[in-house]
Amino acid sequence: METNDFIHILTEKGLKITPQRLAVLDALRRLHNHPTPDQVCRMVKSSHPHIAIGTVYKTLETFVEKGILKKVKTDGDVMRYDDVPHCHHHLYCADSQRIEDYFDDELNALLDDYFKRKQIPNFNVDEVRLHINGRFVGE
Amino acid sequence: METNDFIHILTEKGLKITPQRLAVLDALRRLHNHPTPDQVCRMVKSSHPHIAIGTVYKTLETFVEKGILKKVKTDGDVMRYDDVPHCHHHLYCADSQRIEDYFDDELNALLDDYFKRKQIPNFNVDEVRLHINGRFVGE
DNA sequence: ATTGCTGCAAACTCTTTGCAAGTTC
DNA sequence: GAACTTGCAAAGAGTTTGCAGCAAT
Repeated sequence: METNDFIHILTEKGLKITPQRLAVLDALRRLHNHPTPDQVCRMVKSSHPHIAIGTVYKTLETFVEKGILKKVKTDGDVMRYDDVPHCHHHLYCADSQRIEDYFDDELNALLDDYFKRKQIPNFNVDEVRLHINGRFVGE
Repeated sequence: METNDFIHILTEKGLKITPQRLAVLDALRRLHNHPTPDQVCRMVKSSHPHIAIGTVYKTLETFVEKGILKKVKTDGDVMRYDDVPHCHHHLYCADSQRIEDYFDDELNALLDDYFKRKQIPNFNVDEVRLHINGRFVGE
């Protein structure tokens, strides 16, 4: 039963348990593809028709502040959110708005090693994320 | 005399030479720090008070289409533009909106090599950009 | 002369905010 | 009951669009 997971996530961060927040968490789990607030809202509405778009925005923003979500950087004009917690990279398709996760431990190790060795003047590195631009083919 | 450079850039792309475009190119050169359309507009207005913000947006968009500029990906809500043509990465400061260029040929070679070796299923890589998140210190 | 560009203003989209009413702890 | 959360609607910010007049080739 995954509702318990959601409750755990919220209590852990000191947030109150509300049906709206649970529904947003559920929507994020189903939409696992860097959804926009609008996509989240539509998904939530299917189970919870009265939710307001403003509530979705506030909820997502709260989750970012608490570290439950991250914003995904885009060069478009809408926000997109990422619910995957551990370090990964993104594949950006030049032909569409598609953004996919890319996991690669070998690469992570390589980068980790590189930036441990190489210091950047006046800058402390927290984390490194790759934006891999290209095209999806033959699927 | 750098106006000639600007004229060359425009004619090369089949764009007409207008005072506004030259002024935008000049502003981009001076602002070399991933400016927003609004910053570009204010800079241009100092030499060219009658330019319209709409013109700046259209000009920047045209330049992106022609490959003169790139959009910088952010998780904020404003566009930012990058006038540096060759491959480089970005340092994102967690404490401010600051974004700095980061050049590192050794790193580029490493990545190039890595992705030549490692194929990503169903995806052709065009280019890889690092988003290096952290903090500027002691300046 | 033709084609393309600019300025202006209105329209649009996405996001944030204020607040009264309702929930959670 | 205190503190927080929601829904709603209005406001705000950033960006795009339509079009008449103007400028570049």
